[in-house]
Amino acid sequence: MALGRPRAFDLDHALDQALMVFWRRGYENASVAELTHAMGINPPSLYAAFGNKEGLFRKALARYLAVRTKFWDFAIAAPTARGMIERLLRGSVEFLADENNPPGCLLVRGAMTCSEMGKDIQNELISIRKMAEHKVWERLAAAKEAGELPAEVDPCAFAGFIAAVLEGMSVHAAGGASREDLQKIVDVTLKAWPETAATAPIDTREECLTGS
Amino acid sequence: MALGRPRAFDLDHALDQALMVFWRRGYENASVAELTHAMGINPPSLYAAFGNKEGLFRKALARYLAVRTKFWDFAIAAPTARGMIERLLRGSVEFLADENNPPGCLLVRGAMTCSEMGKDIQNELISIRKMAEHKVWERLAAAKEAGELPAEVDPCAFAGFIAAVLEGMSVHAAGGASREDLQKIVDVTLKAWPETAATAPIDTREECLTGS
DNA sequence: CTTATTATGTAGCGAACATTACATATTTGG
DNA sequence: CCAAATATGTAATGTTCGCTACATAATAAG
Repeated sequence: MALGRPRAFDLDHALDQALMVFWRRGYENASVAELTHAMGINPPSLYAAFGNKEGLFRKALARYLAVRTKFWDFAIAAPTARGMIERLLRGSVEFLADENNPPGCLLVRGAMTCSEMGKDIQNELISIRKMAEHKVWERLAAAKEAGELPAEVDPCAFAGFIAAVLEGMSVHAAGGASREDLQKIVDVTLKAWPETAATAPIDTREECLTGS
Repeated sequence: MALGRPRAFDLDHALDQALMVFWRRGYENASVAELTHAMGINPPSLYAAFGNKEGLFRKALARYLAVRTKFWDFAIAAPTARGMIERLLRGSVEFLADENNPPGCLLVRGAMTCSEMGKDIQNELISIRKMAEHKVWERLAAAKEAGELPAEVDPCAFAGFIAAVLEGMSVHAAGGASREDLQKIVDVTLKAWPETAATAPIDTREECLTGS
């Protein structure tokens, strides 16, 4: 069968452009007009390739998770639980302070509020945030099982705490916080970890950049 | 001069209804249709009383700050810096877990993302969040001046940390976190305060409710 | 009661929204 | 070179947006 005229734009590049718009505006405030303009295509091409605006957002979100959050995998894979926490926090500082990124995390900004029509996407983002917190909880629980954690650390509670701090840093960054502001938040956060004094302070900034 | 037909609705009550819509939907996603329906009035009455949608939001926001955030003033007025932190955190738990409130804080949810047209309101909310953090910083700095704080506590950094945790709790609550989830976050957060072991744990829930 | 004044309800304004019909342009298979 | 197939650009769909003109209803002053 003949395949006719080939697509005139690169799918991944167009997705990256769409991602930046969604990241800046949020899901519902990003208009199809702004999206198509950023992608360099016309509405019919968008709907042919992605179905509708929701389909485009889901594809852009998948690309965000695959490309932009590698520092998270790098953190989960840390040799120690304490190392994971540090990598998560310091990696987030670099991620949120990166001038090439819109301020704040897409998972937080994407659909903080929405109309009735946007509830599916909102729940999707909430679900992903919960899965991320669950990963931290699992890693901490495994560390506790292995006797790595002090008795007073409750893996579930600490995972919730870390997730909240990360979300709060995202809100802070969206409000214009600088790298130094975020760094200070991380420094105080690490004091909630009982072993702080016993653990040598490690600057994982280099590693995080390598990991992402 | 004759005053003609009197207003048929109570201003404060209408503002409260509008506030609930803005709180649930955010500034831009709250439509005038939904607002007027909730307020029990028609568009011309809204525009006669508040000028436009932005004016209505500003009035609703003022009412939110005056009526809904008294626990914050109660916290700032605490006799000790440590007491302020506890009141802030525990008060926020009750505030965020209150089933009568939409989930999350209006200052965080109101305009996390927006179009070009909503930037003024977004900056207004960011400015208020910064002022709140500044109040905590001032209180901590005064405590440090008075020798109340341990040397390792940096008032500025700790205020940023607390502000981030509160914002993170708001995001967490917007994602469906329960009172118990939020309570656990608070418990871990307080461990970042060096005097934890030396200070008797105080349940300030009653006081917070009284204060709000 | 008359009249001036003000709020109300209805109905509609232009603009922007997400989405799509349709004709055109471009490429591959035969 | 032709024909089938597919993406493109233009322009329009119906709907919702914030906002307002206008006529009416209801009140207070004289």
